[in-house]
Amino acid sequence: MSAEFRCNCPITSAIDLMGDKWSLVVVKNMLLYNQKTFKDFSEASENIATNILSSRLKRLEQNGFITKTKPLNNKKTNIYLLTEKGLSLIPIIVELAIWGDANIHIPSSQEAENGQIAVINNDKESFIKNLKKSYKEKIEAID
Amino acid sequence: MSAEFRCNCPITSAIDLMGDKWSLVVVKNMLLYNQKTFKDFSEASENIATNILSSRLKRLEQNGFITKTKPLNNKKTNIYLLTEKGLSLIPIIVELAIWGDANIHIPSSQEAENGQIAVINNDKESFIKNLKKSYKEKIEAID
DNA sequence: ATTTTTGCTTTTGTTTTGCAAGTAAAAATA
DNA sequence: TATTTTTACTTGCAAAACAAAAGCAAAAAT
Repeated sequence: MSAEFRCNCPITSAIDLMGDKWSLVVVKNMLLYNQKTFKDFSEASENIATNILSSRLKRLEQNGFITKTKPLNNKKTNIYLLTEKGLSLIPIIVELAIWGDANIHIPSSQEAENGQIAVINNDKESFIKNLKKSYKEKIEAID
Repeated sequence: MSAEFRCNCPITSAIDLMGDKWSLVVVKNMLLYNQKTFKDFSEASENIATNILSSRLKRLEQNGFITKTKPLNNKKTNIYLLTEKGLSLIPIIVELAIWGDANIHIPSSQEAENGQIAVINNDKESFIKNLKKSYKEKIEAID
């Protein structure tokens, strides 16, 4: 997957970077479910194949959306964390959540977060801020 | 491309529907550049192949994002228009625009809309409303 | 009547994705 | 300490999606 841009439209370029089946899903899982290891991602409900996951993590790191580090007490497990650039995708992910919640009706998700999305919609800005803040607090607690 | 959903996460499902390289690009070109015919889309700066365009238009129509009609005075040209469901994607496209504008630096687009995005950001809600309204007014003028 | 335009489809690659298996090093367990 | 398990990958191969080019039929323009 080349990092080339089709044209100089910022919307199209954003899609060139993040508009594939997996990149935003990985970022979402980092953000909302606190996933941070290869194992975490590969066990997510989306069932990403490990070769795809590996290539996506590499690309996300190369493009500055995530960092890859090893914790002090473990030489094996890699910890992937969102950078500021990665966190700057939150507004896009929030809009996808609102849209998906309003427009996709999956039988088995009737019991899911009803009304939650309405709350987000009413104070989107502070929801985004809080999500970013709480992610940052969580990763501070790791080191 | 099947319309199946990987899991019951609304974000992932939104990506299942619109998270490919072309669907949102076509919608964007309808919305911002008033494109509405096969020819319009195939001549856009993204250079979509006609077979891909054909399959994307079919899928967008099947999923209720666009309609396909023939104008009264022309038996040949098809007119593709965004439905309400298609227009409901505007907030996502706006966030992609803001993100792309802030994060992607393409050499040849230095002269592009500087400051415009800041304006959008300051009153996002009314920008979205106006974009929707102006699209609807334009398509009224067609019939 | 002929040429051009429009909206496709078809053909033939190439690239990306997905599944299954394999692997090497580290960590946990016996 | 030896063996087993876990983690983070890579490899190989099949399937699906994408892309470039050509072809085509009907409508519109000349």
